Amino acid sequence: MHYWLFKTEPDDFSIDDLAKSPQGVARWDGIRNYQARNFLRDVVRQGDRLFLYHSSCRVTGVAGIADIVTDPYPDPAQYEAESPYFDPKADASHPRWYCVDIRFSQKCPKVIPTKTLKACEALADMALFKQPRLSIQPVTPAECKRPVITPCRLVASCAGAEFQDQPA
DNA sequence: GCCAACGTTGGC
DNA sequence: GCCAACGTTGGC
Repeated sequence: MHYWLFKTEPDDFSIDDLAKSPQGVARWDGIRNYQARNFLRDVVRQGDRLFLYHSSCRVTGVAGIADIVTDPYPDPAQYEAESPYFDPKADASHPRWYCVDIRFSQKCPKVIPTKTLKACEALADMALFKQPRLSIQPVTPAECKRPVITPCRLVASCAGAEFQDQPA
């Protein structure tokens, strides 16, 4: 089981949008970066979990966690001519882009700000800081255990609030 | 909204 | 296969 960090622009799709989706499940599509695609296609699997990161907004940072509920499958949008994610070079027999379905798990009482993550020395090597443009990136087990982002008793730094992980 | 950093494209 | 031009990301 792996942990990931998925980035999203909340004006476009936020943790609340995920929570409001039917059964809390939404397709994570539109990934059009090869390194992110490779993680998605080759490493991400059903049962993995992710931190949802809000980018390009007033308070950037980790907004909640979600579960990967499918294995990767070809992103249908690459074949849809009217979609912004249409890729004329994608071939049905050799899909270029992949997606997964994710399910809402928990929302942080307050977004854990980027600067809080940055202030944690043990998180200094996170891909988030080393490769700021990577929209799907692994989070190591050691990073997951840091109090600021630990998924099971999120989030000491969020206004002192924390909450228990839901059993699967 | 700016702009630096980075990823992609395409001519050679 | 290089690399300049271009497009996009994302913090500020």
